Amino acid sequence: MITQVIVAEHGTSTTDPAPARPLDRRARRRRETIDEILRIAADVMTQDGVNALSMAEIARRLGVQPPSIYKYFDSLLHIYDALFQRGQLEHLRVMRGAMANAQPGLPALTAGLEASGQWCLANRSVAQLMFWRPVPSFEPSPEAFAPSIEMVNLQKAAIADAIAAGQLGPAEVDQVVHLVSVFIVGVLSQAIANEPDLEWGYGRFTPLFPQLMALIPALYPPPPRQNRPHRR
Amino acid sequence: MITQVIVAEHGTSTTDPAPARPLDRRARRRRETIDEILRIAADVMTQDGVNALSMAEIARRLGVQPPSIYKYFDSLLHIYDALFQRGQLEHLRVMRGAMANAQPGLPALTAGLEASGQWCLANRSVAQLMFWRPVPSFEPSPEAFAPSIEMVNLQKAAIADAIAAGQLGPAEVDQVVHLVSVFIVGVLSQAIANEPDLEWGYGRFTPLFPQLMALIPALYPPPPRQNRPHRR
DNA sequence: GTCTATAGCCTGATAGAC
DNA sequence: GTCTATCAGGCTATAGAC
Repeated sequence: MITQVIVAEHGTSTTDPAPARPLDRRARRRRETIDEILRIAADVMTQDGVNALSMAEIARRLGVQPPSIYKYFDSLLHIYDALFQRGQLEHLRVMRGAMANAQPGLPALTAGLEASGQWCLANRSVAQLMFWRPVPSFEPSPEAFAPSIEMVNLQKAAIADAIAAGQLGPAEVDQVVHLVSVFIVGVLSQAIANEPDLEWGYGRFTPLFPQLMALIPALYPPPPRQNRPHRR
Repeated sequence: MITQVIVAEHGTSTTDPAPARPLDRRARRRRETIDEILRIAADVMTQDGVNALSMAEIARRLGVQPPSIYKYFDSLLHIYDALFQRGQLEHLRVMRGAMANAQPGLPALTAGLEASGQWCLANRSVAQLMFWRPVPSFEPSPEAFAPSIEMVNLQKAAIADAIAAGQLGPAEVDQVVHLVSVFIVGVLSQAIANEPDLEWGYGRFTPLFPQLMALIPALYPPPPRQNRPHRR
């Protein structure tokens, strides 16, 4: 179990009243180094596989000796944890933004998951770390995992909206969550394994996703309604 | 690239006329050792991850010293290749058997894929090696890969049957292959990542598979027919 | 076919000088 | 915060005795 809380070091502290400059030079420089370590780590995972990440390779690419990395991260597993947490936070932000710009209910759910797919393919090594769990010895810390719970709640809320609006018939929200997870993980798994250079929307698999989402009402048929807004 | 042909050593040669005994003791003993090495290798991958396979760990569990393993396999990658090939052959056999016992067309396709899912969960480490490609440095040899092509051809034939029988409307066979691959890989990915101890048919994901297969005619609607056999 | 011994590489992580 | 030096251990693979 990883207990070191890494995120506190990354952002600017909002409870810090004193300094005139938001970050002094040393702190800013440290943050930049942390950013670069994580950027390099994602590159290594993309090129050589998520499991191939090593302190030594990061140090080589950063142009320092391996012990220097330990000034920023206590261990290799802490680097995995930071990648996991940053990935979850960014993924949540992207999905939330896409959902906010779509109609509530099924359109929002679809838009959120398409944004998720786009992000996952643009960050596929981190996405694999987050959702496929290829490193058995790594267990994310509760802090790193938290955004993932929030992401599922976003999806559940959209599904509840869809049912309330009559876009879907009465359904167990959890079942629908599992169904759409199969869709998104299916297209992403196939895209990552078979079309490693294509982004979302291209190739033989990810274009299927909107069609799959359109099938959901066939599994949970909406009840016929008198006062559906001016269509049929 | 792996060029050593391993399968020739595994099976009994059919072009070998001379010996009265089908296999002499030495050859049989050798075959048993090879079988045990591969069985142990699959166990290691299941417990510690596909990438964690090592000659040293196999030797420890077999109760020999690492150099002894090299009398049976030229390298670790050759062990991956043998696992890949045996897995593909067995998977093909299982799928073919299930399809032969079902009605042609969509029922055969569904039965074959359900048998595939069952096999993949019962042999999940080898299935991951075969279909998720988690070891970037490993590329299967053409001999090992061949059964996979045959497996896809089985699926294509069943889809063509389904179209010919009017179970599906006119569709590109390749598109349907990609669609069902998304379904099966989706439920398997989620099952493997989230329900590591459940077999096919249990849990929150694999029971969705038949429902997903039943949706295919909604994507490729069959044309209305006069002479459909005594139903409707 | 088994073993011991070993070469030669890699790794994560720490101690301590500067 | 950087370095050198080092520990302790892992790994693949080979050489050669038995």
